[in-house]
Amino acid sequence: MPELPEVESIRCQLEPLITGKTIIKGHSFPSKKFSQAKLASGFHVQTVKRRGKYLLINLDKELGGKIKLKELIIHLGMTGSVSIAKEKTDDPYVRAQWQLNDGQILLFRDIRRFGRIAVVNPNDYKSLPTLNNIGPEPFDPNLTAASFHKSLSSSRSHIKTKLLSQRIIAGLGNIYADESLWRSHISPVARRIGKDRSESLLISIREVLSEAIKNGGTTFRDYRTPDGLTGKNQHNLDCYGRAGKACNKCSSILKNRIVGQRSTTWCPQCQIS
DNA sequence: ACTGTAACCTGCAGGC
DNA sequence: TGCCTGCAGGTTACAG
Repeated sequence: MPELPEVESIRCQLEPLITGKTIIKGHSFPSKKFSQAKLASGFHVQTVKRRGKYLLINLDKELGGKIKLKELIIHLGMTGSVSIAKEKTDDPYVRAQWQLNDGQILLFRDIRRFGRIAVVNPNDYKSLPTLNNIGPEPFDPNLTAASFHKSLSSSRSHIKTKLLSQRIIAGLGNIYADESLWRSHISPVARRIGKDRSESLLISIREVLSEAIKNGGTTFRDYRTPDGLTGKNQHNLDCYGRAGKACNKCSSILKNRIVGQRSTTWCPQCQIS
């Protein structure tokens, strides 16, 4: 599914399309994962933000002279995408849709249904445990090499598992975790790493993510931005998806194994524990 | 509290 | 061509 760069690309495109619009009515596919879509009915879109891989849409509505605030949360799962349509669709994979006051429809499409919709009080994320316990944004200036190293040291699991957990740093998924570890010469099954290597990993994460954002995200299968276009970052990957091919640094053959239930590619020569 | 694992879904590519 | 198997970018509930 979309990781931070893909969600950020979507957020950028979506923001000017729906900011200031009113949601007349929300509908959803009959599943608990999407049924809260209708709770956004009658609200007005203030802003479109992102936290990790979550899209956060701030909503407000006037009720009896008072302003009521809500937050519409969209998580795209593995195969989710959002788009704007002019007319109703019979696409069977649309899991939620919101009729806007300008006649357009905001669609959430998700083939595998790993995505999720929630409407909550602002900043009340207890129904979404991962978001509720999410770590700092990768580009947060308060995230330093020292604080990153301290968070990494608090757990004994594989470093790749820690990166995917969202609790130490927000927004990394399987692609960018493998890319960042490759770039910083760290084995995905390392458990403890020193201060210098933590700093090098943080630098690599920031580089990998900024390049991916600049390239509009990585497209393998389903990922599309609201304008229907694909990203270009798949041409910029050194590690993910290259098992059996030569390492771009040392020419050894990249290997693949399962780490933390996820397919993991790494270079056994230059990535060390 | 922490860690690891199964489960949730559907489509697609590859092997026979 | 058709069937079967394994695989895919994530999160959550639950067991130990």
